Amino acid sequence: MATTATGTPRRRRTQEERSATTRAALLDATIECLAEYGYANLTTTKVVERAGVSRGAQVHHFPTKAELVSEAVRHLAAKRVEEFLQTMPKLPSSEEKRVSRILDLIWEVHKSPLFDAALELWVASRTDPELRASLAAVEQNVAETVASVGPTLFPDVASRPNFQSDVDATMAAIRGLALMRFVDDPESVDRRWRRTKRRMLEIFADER
Amino acid sequence: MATTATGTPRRRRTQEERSATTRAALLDATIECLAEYGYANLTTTKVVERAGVSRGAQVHHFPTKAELVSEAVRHLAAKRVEEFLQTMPKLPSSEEKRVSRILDLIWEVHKSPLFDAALELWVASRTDPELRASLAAVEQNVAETVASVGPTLFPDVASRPNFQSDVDATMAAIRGLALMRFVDDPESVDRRWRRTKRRMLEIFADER
DNA sequence: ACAGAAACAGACAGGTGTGACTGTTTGTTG
DNA sequence: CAACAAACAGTCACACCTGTCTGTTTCTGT
Repeated sequence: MATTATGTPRRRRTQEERSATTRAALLDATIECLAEYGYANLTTTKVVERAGVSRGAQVHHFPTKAELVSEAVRHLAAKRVEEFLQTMPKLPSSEEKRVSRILDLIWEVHKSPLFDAALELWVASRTDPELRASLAAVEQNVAETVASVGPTLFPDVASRPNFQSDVDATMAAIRGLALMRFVDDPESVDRRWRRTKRRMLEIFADER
Repeated sequence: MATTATGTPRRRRTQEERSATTRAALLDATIECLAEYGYANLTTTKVVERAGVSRGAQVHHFPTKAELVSEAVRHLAAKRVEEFLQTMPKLPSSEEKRVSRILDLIWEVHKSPLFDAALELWVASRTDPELRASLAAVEQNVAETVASVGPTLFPDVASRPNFQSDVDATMAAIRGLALMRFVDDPESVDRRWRRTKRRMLEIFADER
């Protein structure tokens, strides 16, 4: 019966379409579970339930849990890059305001569930060589993509000798602060972020 | 029979001594397992094996896994503080050299298995309210202890208005960088650390 | 020395998650 | 439209972990 519950005739879907949708559903569900339950409590059962597909479908596309997670890593990386790039356009023209805006945008990214999911994977990869190998390759790409946008965003300062190390240190500080969300009160972390950001802006301003 | 395999007479141990040693063995083993296998793969079975005690002894001292981990949190915090304070003495008198040395010492601490274990707990606490509650109380103490040594180490600059936010940002950056060890090549992370540290020293020097 | 308590030892049962497996539906190819 | 392959559905068995329970040893107070 090629009709839905409402009687709408449903056109035949090609094999590729079918597999693409269920694969996407499974990968999205994996990331959601990662963000919600953490890697420690990530089970294929939960993923299957959330994705709304059967156990058989899951095992068909991803024979083992490792393959599912490994693919999810790639999927997540693409999403992170996308989220990052989407926050970049429409920036103020004044350079000072632009830097301030970008810092806040990066901070926002680090408060999203996508960062939580990524962090779960990073930590898990420490004790899981297979996962680590998957991550290493992907993170390389993410880092390169992120690094490549620097010069286009700040054409006038990107050539400064300290630019790259400042970017590195800034990103590290944001990551380290984002980590504190996990154990500290989120509001207190946000306060610390505003203080830290103010200092960063001062330092950047002095550099000119 | 109160003799060992070598025939050495073993003196009677008081109940308190007995329980203290096995408790310590269990807590140490828990932290080691945390560092080696990660929170996701932490099982009471492994802890018991590593501690060299029986399952019955474990369940006697820590009826549930949650209690074992919760106590291990406190145990770990004490160890971290101790490790941190132990690295502090015998510092150069020149302030510039002293800052440089301290930065390296803090970095070393963040490369130790104790940091790995702590990070496992932080990440796990995100999705485990019970664990989070245990951690919050303890981390508060750790933070206060660490903060309290600042003024004694740098009496002449600690009163500067930016001191606290600079310390915060520095610690955050170190944490964020340490995190990268989990996925990146450790050597490359160390290189980035040296670059970052050089920048930090420049910034601190400018502040004077 | 003896009774009771604390510490310790090890077996058992219940629950859960993964991978393997068999059967069914849907789409593709000639 | 027939034969084949891909996609999907769901059950089963095995392994593992936790908590409970019973029995034994070691200490302590009297």
